[in-house]
Amino acid sequence: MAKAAKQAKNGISDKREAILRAGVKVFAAKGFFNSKVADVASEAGVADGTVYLYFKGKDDILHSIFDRAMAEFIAEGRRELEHIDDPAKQIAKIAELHLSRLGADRSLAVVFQIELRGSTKFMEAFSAAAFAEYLEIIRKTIERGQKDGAFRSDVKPIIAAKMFYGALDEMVTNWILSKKPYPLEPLAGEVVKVFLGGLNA
Amino acid sequence: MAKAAKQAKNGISDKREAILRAGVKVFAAKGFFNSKVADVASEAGVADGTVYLYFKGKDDILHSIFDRAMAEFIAEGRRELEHIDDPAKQIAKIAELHLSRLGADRSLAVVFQIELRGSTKFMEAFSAAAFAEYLEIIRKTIERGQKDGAFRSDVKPIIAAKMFYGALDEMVTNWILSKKPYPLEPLAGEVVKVFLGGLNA
DNA sequence: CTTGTATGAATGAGCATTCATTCACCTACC
DNA sequence: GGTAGGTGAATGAATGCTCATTCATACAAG
Repeated sequence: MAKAAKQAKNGISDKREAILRAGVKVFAAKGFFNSKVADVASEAGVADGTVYLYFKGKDDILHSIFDRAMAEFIAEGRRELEHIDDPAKQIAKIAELHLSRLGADRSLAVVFQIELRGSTKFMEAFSAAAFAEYLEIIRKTIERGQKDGAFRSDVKPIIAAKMFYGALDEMVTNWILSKKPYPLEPLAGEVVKVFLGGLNA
Repeated sequence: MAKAAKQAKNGISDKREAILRAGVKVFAAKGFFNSKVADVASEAGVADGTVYLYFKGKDDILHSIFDRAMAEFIAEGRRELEHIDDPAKQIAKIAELHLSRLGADRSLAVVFQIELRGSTKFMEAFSAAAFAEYLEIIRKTIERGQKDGAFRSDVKPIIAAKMFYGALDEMVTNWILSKKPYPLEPLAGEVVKVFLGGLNA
């Protein structure tokens, strides 16, 4: 079978996929800086050198993991959100998506919560734009709610957006670090309840 | 001058202090894994080998930075909190302390927000206990507020505590990554307002 | 002289990356 | 349909560099 035929059958590049998946698994388990390229290659079932046919180097693997996951995540978010009018329901949907997405793949969650933050360099270079986009979605939702009159207007939308993101983020981080496994997604309701309703009696 | 006399005069070990301070600065600037022990030594104005007279190794420097800062932070928190009765005011005080403490030392904040999380190993080994203690302070404050009737009781205190911590944490992380400098502490009021009052109109 | 401290050059382990070689498969020509 | 030559994906051993760590030596103080 010709290469083109093979790739058409197996999706775009078998090995690239395998390496990315292996990267998530290995980086999550040992930490990015403690992982050897050889570990990733072996986990992916390819030779060390093969990694360099698909990626510029170790950094590029992490970069690619982030890019792809984040693009998917944002696309899914936008898709789900456009059916919903009520800003409060949109906020609820964001929480559900955020927690169910990361709750479904612990290794990916570890890479996102822990490894991607392990270096200011990565934070600045890679996550900045995509992360800003995500925060922007939340901010606009809140702003819309304020114009509707559903949300109070004496709060800066960007601050509220960061708080909401931070709250969700902390749920995920705690979930990862917890010894005892528990489902993550169900926490969405509680988080939204407190965020919208406040803690005061 | 004898060691004892020297130390008595200069505080407990000149060099140990210098190395710790240099560690914060260097790790914050380049990231823990990209920092060389030689960088820290030179920043501290000591020879490479001297580092090993005061620390077991590179890891131990990071460990020590965390231990000391966290102990101080928690002690200050407890001290300030015991004068206050109203749980809502205690929540406000926690926010102020959290943001003013980290807002006052950008390098320390970077090490806390970014570097200490860069490895699950560090997260698990070092931060777990101290971090849990901090979260526990918040949780108990909320619980007390619920018993008082000041806070609603249909919310799990531990979830609310994590949300509050997450919100503060995100303020700090955003502040670090922001290109434009702005004061961090003033955000405390807004965060508390949303956390207690909720976003709903 | 002895003891405690500090030095920084030397060491060597660890690991990202390279590249000469292999080999599966394709195309062209008889 | 079979054979020769060509292609480039894949390999993994070898390379060479980067540091963390050590230790023989210098120095200071009493």
